[in-house]
Amino acid sequence: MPRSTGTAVARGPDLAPQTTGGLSVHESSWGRFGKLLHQHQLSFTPVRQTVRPRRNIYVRGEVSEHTCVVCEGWACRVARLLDGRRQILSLLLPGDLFSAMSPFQQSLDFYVEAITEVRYAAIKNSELRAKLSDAPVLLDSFMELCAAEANDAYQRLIDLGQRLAEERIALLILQLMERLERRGLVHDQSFEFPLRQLQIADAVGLTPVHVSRVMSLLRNSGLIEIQSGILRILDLPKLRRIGGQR
Amino acid sequence: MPRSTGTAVARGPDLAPQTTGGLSVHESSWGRFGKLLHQHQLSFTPVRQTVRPRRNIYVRGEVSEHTCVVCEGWACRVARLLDGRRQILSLLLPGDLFSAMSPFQQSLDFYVEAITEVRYAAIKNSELRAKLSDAPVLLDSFMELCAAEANDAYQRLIDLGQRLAEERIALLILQLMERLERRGLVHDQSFEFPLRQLQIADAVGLTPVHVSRVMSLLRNSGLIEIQSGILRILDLPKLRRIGGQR
DNA sequence: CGTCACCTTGAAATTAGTCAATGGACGTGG
DNA sequence: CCACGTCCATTGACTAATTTCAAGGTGACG
Repeated sequence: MPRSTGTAVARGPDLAPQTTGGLSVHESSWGRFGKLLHQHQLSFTPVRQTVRPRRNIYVRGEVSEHTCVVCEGWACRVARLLDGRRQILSLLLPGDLFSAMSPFQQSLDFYVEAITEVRYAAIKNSELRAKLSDAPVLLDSFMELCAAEANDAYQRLIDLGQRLAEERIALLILQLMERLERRGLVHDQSFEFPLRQLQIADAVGLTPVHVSRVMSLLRNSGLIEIQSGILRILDLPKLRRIGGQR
Repeated sequence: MPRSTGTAVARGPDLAPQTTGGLSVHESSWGRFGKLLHQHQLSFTPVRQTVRPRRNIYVRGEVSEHTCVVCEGWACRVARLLDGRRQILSLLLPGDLFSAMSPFQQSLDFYVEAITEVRYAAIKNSELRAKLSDAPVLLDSFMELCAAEANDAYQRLIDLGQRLAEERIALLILQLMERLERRGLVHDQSFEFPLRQLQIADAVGLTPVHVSRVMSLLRNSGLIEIQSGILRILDLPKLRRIGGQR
């Protein structure tokens, strides 16, 4: 029975200092989903809310009529086992939907937790569904989103099933950089990196202790560097080689 | 670098003794997707083909205008790493689509391999898409399928990330039984089990050798029994307990 | 100044992987 | 019918990867 996940237990939902609605959805940082809406000239007036780090944004099984998008900050989908083990299913960056299929689902089968302070918007499923069945082209783009989400899950499956600790962590970092790059959040191979090692551990299926060792190794080999929450990649080719990306 | 996967390398696509088309899609064994079509009074005249065990049915990246359903036999989605490691992403039983998102995709990001002799049908994506955007209710059912597929991937993510060898294998067996039960293919807690240990290994992210040990253990503890390709569960509660299902 | 949450490190214990040899089942050709 | 080859499963001995346990150390913060 490995990996008790220590103290990172949920603190219950907490829609803290909620904020205003009414803004348009077209913000560059909204990434893929924002772009989708923009391309199709769609605009919603979503409800917005803010959640503090480490709190639940969504509780598994909770019935909801809304589809949520992260506007700002990092969050994650997480599954819990009965004995306390946790698995982070994916990290959510600005522009990511809590779930691509969510417009068609009553509830989701995982929790969503804030990693940093998170601002997110909720859009009515009924509206969304209406527009989707109206415009076949929109539906196509949307299904692309679903497919991307599924493929991402499969990518991670390969990680956990076949790769060693080093490879997993190298890939986690590399893939994060790619995703942040698309959002213009990477400068000079460095970017904000708010993950605690316990969270990395839960994401890659390792122990926090082991994550610490591997991270030290990557640091001491001069591959990466972390300073006050900023991760900088010092040797991209070597990191890629470790990650098995040719 | 763990887990070279031995000799189970692909033998190239092979649409062997192909057969006739023209039958209606409404067969009980078609499971979820068949039911979907039936409920919505849809019928296609899909092309049918047969593939021998161990052969590729679909090669990653291959452009296709068709969505395929397994009609008979077992298949699997598999991903390959450059160094030969393999990960079985999911097992496909009769009624399963190669990919739920496939009607909207040009190509898929994994291989599909036959495990037993497989008969499958291919349906034109354009037809399917047309019907889907015609009938919102149908779209809903369809999205349910997508969601189920994604959730399944997440379930397996939890397995590989958090569970020990015993648990993974116990769950593999249990979940297979559930799926086969829905298709009426389980009698008296026993069902056909065509998986080689190498395939189990690739599915649960372990070595064939270790799979052998764990299977022996399950057998010697009187939990399961395998005879000439038939697996029988002898102690369901205990197997469930190992699998962490309460 | 104490607490808390997090990271680091060492040593020992476990789990799973590797290597290598053996044996059974099955099919094929002589 | 037998010899041979192939594919799988099994087992033992050994090694490697990762976890567990435990003890310190740091920095933020009230």
